[in-house]
Formats: sequence, structure tokens, C-alpha cells
Amino acid sequence: MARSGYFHGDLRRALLDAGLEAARSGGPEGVSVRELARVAGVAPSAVYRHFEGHEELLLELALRAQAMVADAMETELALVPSDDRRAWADGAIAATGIGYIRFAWQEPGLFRLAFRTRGDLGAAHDERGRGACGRTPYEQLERALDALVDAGELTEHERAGAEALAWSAVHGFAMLTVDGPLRSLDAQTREAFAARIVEMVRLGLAQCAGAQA
Amino acid sequence: MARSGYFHGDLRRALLDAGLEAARSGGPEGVSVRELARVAGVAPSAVYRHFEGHEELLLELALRAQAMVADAMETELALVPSDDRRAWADGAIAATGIGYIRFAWQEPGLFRLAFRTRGDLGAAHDERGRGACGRTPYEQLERALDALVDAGELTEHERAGAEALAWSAVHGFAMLTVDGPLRSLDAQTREAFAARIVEMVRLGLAQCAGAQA
DNA sequence: GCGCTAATGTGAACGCCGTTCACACGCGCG
DNA sequence: CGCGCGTGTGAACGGCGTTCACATTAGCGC
Repeated sequence: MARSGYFHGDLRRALLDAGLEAARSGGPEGVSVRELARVAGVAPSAVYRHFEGHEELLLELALRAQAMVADAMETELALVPSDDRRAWADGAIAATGIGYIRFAWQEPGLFRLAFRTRGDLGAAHDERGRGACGRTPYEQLERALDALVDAGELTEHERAGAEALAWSAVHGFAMLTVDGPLRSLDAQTREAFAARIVEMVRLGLAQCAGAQA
Repeated sequence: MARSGYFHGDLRRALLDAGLEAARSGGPEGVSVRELARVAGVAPSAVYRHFEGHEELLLELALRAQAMVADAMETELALVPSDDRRAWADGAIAATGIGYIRFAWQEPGLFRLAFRTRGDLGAAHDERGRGACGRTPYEQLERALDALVDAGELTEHERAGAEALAWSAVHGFAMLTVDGPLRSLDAQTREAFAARIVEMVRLGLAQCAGAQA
């Protein structure tokens, strides 16, 4: 993709790729307009032909990173045996959480980029946030929760708002362990905690009286 | 505290106060060395007589904000009737979580400043993070968990690592609702979810098989 | 009371950042 | 072939964190 003279040819893609690479090593803070332009071999102002500005660039990159999270979840989901509906549902909700958390550990920079927040729940179903698996991370969660309902482990009433509960616990744990106060936990303890978090979610969803308004 | 001529008199405190004010309205991003210097009526370089740099300034401010979180928790704790040991323990763990979450809603900027992460678990017991109540937010959580053990609701085994679980769920929920995808929830739904989160934690701690390594 | 030292504040400078704008280039359509 | 419009350029603006030589003065030892 070396540029042929004056024009680049595929600058938008080049910038996004450079952005992901920059975030991989430096997190969202490591993504700067000028740096990406430098990597792409282009003047800083050229970036503005393809993105409104720094913020929109980060937003686009975040969606790409979210797609990667969705696929990381999919990888974990693939390991769940699907012979029994109830076992699959249990496995699915766990795999979804564990996939989220493992991605955070393996790619802390991209994880922080993906969930740098900003952006309402609208992004939960953004096409650009879907991975090769065809779903966004949020949609993966919805799928696992639906499976719990199908398996009779969750009532419709309990189901309402379950995304918020599950996401909160798993997201919080990921944040605290990625660049938060729990970041220096050893791998073994970390895995054990992750398992407890996921178990807590499963129990909490099912047994909570569903105080939903 | 108007400066008397060349010297300020109490610049460090003035900078910290200005920093909290800036973070209150603009979050941690709103805290800049130059801005604080401007507010304090001093040259930017003067800041470096009192702080190593921007990062140390933010760290110091974060501890101050944490102290405020601890006191917010204390306010909630004060409402818990203490006649019955078991009821108090239940109330305490809930109040701790709710205090954390309500603070996040009331002072989103300061909350984001307080838990901008960076900084190991060492900060959990930092003297500067203690509020008027004499405890850091983490120590408030420890206290509530200890109460659960005292009341016989939690075994010593379950108690191990319970901080991580509880903190994760509550912190995650706070993050998602403060500036995350769940930020546009209406107040009523938000409160209902918060209650469910706290209930999930209580159940999850007690009934989890404690997969601690 | 006096003079010196060390602490504190100044102002200019450096290199980074995001962003803007007038301008240069050249692909592809008429 | 000519030209328009999409794309890239380069210089500039203001803001940032940070540094450094220098100015000021509080407070201590005498």
C-alpha cells in the first residue's frame, strides 16, 4: 500500500490500521492525529479529509476494537458443549464474560480503546461494532441471556435489565484488573476471581427478586 | 488567601482546591497545569515547585476525591439501623455500594477523577484517601465485609477476595452509568438497577463456592 | 538589625498536540 | 483534451506539559 506519488490510495484504512496499532501499545491516549499521519506518511491535515477530527477517529477505532471483543467472546463460546440446552446457557453466559475479561488482559490497550465510553447505548447495535461473528459484544451478551431464558433458568421478569447487571460486574472487574488497582494480581488469582465474578452474575441474575421498575 | 506581592502564601492548597473545582465540572481531563496556575493567579512553572508534574497533581487530587467518596459512603452508612448485627451487616454492604454509586451520580467529574485508576492497590490504604470518617473507600468496603463475617453471613473462606468481587460490580455499574453507555437511564430505573447490583453482590458473595486459589 | 541562603515565583522557550486554511496535485468524467 | 473535485501539502494558530535561567523575598544565623 505504498503511495504512488502525490496520493495515498487508501488513507482511511491506513489510518485506522495505524490507530489500532498505536492503541495496542499505548491505549487510546497513544492515538494522536499527528502520529497516525506520520505512520501513514502523510501530512496531519490530510487526516481531516477522512475524519471529522480526533474524537471521531477514536470513535471509529473503538467500534473496530469492539468487534474484536465480540470475536474474542465467540472464541470462548465455541468451546461450550451444546448438547444440553441448560448446560449450554450456563456455559454461554460464563464464556461471554470470560471472553470479555480475557480480551481485556490480552489487549489492554485495545480494550481501553473499545470501552472508552463516550457514546450512548446506541453503539451497542452499531454495525461497525460487529465482528466476524456478526454480533457486537452487547449482542453476544443478549444472546447468552436469551439462552438462559430459553433454558428456563431466568424468568422474563428477571431477564429485564439483566444486561446492565452482567455487564457492570464483568466490565468493572476488567477495568480494575487492566489498569486499575487490581492490575498487579498474579494470573492464577486473577483467573479465580474472574470465575467468581461470572458465577456471581449467574446467581445474581437468577435469584434476584428483579426490583425492576 | 489573596497573594501579598511576589509570593502566594499557600499555593499548594490553592492549586488543589482549583483542581477539585476544575474536575467537578470537567472531570480529570479538565485539570490542566496551566489552568490551575491561571486560577491561582500564578505562572505555570510555579506549579512545579509543589508538584512533580501533571500526573502527580492528578494523583493527589484523586486521593482527595476518594476521601469524599468515603464520606459519601459514611453518610449512607449512618442511615443503617444498628440494633441487629445481621441487619446492620446487610445494610452496611448495601449502603457502601449505594454510597459509591450515588456519589458517582452526584459528582461524576470528581468520581472519574477519584478512580482514574493508575496507582496500585497501595492507594487503598493511603492516609490521604481517608475522609473525615477516617477511612478510605476501600476500607469502608472492608468494614462492611467484616461485618458480614461477624454476622455469620459470610465464612472466612468466602471473605477472601470478596473486596474484588463487590468492588468490581459496583464500580462497573458506576462507570457505565456515569459516562458509559448506560448514562442516559432515567433516575428511577437507575436506582432500581443499583439496588439489584447491590443485592447481586450480597448473594454472590455468600453463595459462591469461593473458587479462591 | 543585617546579610545570606534557600524556597518560591517569573517569563521565555521547546516540542508536542488538535485544528484550520489557502493552495497544489492529478484522477476520471465530459 | 480540459476541467472539477476529491485528496494531500505546508504553514500557521492556540493550547498543552515541561524546563531553565533568573528575580524576589522570607526567615534564619549571626
